[in-house]
Amino acid sequence: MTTDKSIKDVAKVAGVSISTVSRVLNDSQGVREELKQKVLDAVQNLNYHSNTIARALKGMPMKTLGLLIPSIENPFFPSMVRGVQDEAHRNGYTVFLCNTDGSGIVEETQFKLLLDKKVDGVILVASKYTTKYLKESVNFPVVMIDRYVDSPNLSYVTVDHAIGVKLALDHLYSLGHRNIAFLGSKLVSSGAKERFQSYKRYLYDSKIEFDESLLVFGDYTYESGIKMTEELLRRKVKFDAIFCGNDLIAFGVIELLKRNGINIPKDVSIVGYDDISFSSYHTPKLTTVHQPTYEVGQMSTKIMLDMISGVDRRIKHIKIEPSLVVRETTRRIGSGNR
Amino acid sequence: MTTDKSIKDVAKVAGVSISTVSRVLNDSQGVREELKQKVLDAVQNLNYHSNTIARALKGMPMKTLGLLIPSIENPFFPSMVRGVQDEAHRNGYTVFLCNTDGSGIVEETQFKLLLDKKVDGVILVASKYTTKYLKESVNFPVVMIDRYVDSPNLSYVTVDHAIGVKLALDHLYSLGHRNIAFLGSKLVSSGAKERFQSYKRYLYDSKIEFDESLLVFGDYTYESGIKMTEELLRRKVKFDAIFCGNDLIAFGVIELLKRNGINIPKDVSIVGYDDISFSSYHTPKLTTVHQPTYEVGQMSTKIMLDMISGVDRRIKHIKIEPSLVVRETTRRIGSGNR
DNA sequence: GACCTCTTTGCAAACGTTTTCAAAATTATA
DNA sequence: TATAATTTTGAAAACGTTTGCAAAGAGGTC
Repeated sequence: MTTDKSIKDVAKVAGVSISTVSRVLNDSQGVREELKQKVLDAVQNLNYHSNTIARALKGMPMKTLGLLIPSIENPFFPSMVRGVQDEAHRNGYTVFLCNTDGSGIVEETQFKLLLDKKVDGVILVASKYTTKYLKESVNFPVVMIDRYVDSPNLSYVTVDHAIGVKLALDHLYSLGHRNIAFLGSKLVSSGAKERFQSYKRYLYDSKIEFDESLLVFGDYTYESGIKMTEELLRRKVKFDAIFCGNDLIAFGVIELLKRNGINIPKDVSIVGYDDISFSSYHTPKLTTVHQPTYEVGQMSTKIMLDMISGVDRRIKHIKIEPSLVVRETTRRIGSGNR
Repeated sequence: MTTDKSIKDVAKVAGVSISTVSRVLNDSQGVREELKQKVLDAVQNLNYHSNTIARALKGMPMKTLGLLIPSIENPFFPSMVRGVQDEAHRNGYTVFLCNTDGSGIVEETQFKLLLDKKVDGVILVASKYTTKYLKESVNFPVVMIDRYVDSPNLSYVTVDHAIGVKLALDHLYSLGHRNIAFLGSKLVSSGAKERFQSYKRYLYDSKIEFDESLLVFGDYTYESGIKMTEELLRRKVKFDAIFCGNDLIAFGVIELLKRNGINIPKDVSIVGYDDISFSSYHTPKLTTVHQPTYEVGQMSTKIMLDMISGVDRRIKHIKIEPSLVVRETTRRIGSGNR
């Protein structure tokens, strides 16, 4: 592999014109079997690889996707990223990964950079700022993932949090819990908002009185989980279970409860949300709502690829169903030791 | 942003030739201040972005890097990836992330795909197979990361495991531990090998008798941690501390020890390796050797960028120093309750 | 003012493809 | 067998840049 071969070299070796070579490499239409074989042989012998750059200049796809997420260091995202990458690679696509840290400015900068590099489409976990900007560049393939904005002409694939929350609360309810605290956020993202709404809805439907003092809001972090629990304890309100907005919060909750001599799940049941890998390594193992993040990534990429190839250009709004994973942090109320 | 502007449009608006435009956009050498300003104004007005593809076709850099890792789902890698991305973006570079699952075949395929897409260089966490292949494509900028192969003409940046292991064992030793089991691997990677060698070396230097039955080998996973601990227990050998090849193993160890009524750190001290984010969320919080993975990623990218720009083409072999993070899984031997 | 030098500019040829169009070869039709 | 219809082929023009080369301008020097 000293120096790159071009289509010209192949043409010379095969004894045909470059147009013919190009044709067998692409359409493969209207070229005699004999010549076709010659070309294919030449390609083989020379170990020719077509130059993606030159093809792109003629408007051919670069077979490249952009993926914008807040941060790969957030344990929620790796499996989602893996989902898009696996699906992309299966189709010969490569993916640019960019971290935005949730900043709209960074997001826009990165987006433009990707556009400059002629990606065929971009999949992104939207921040609030995104919305406005994307509405203008809507002639370009974009699919939202995990979170969505209320733009009807943008595809998205996310998780059905109404179902997720119901799964968690049904579980808690069936265990006899009625005083269920909510520790999370209602601002962070569309998903966070939905989870809070679903919590209220569930209480209403189950005829459980809605108690403001069982609500604590904060970030989706371990540290915030600790702080929110401190706040909850300070209020001296009675609670026998806690629904956490995500797993990281749940870990914080468990840590602080433990420090205060409160046993889990004997005294309080905890359910998390996300099912990040660490949830099953934690002690006690966390009962949580599993978000099918890998599938979300995979599905969004399928949709993207269909948009690009023109197979299916329709706007799609997909919600994938989460599931409940019961582990060790939930237990029937008042079931004592053991 | 309906249709892309080209250098031609800029030339027309500025009333100069396209060569002049190109010149002010690149060298900026030998063009009158007056015209230069005109061109710059035209660029501004038209919101012109230079076409990276066309530039690349003329041999200009794509400002794109490839990053090959086993899997982004392995919690060891996200911060390393973040390190290279941050440094890359700071210099206007974008990075393709690819997962190889440690397979040499996949690795080679991905590598070639990246080459086809004309990346300016690739940073990779090598598998064994890589070595052979890379030795041939050595005219292309490559830097190894985390692990290395013994090819003298390939740069790498990794962590100094001799120091890391010494840090961990010194700590255990100072706490009075003398029967220190080793649960890890000696095959997985250069790092794993080094850790095992350093363990043996430490024992020798400290005049602690080397006991084969204190050694268990397996994978770098939680499940393997469980299995290895079962094996250790089965042997009925006396141990008061365990050094784990990575944090995931340590979590498995802790889980299984707990199941067997063994208290940590009261009965046994555990030290992990890596310091992945979960280590501080775990209960008990894990004492572990912190690998500066972010810095490793960042440093490797700096080296790569220097290679590409030609500022510094020398082969570099860099080892970054790890540090010990003492948390809750280690305690002075026999110090009883509380 | 003529000549020389140095700077600034533009033309045109690449880079490796795809694709239009017309020419050539083949096959079908009368 | 001649002609029309069809298929297969190649020449050449694009795609948006960079850059070598020569022409044009500007500024000195004698």
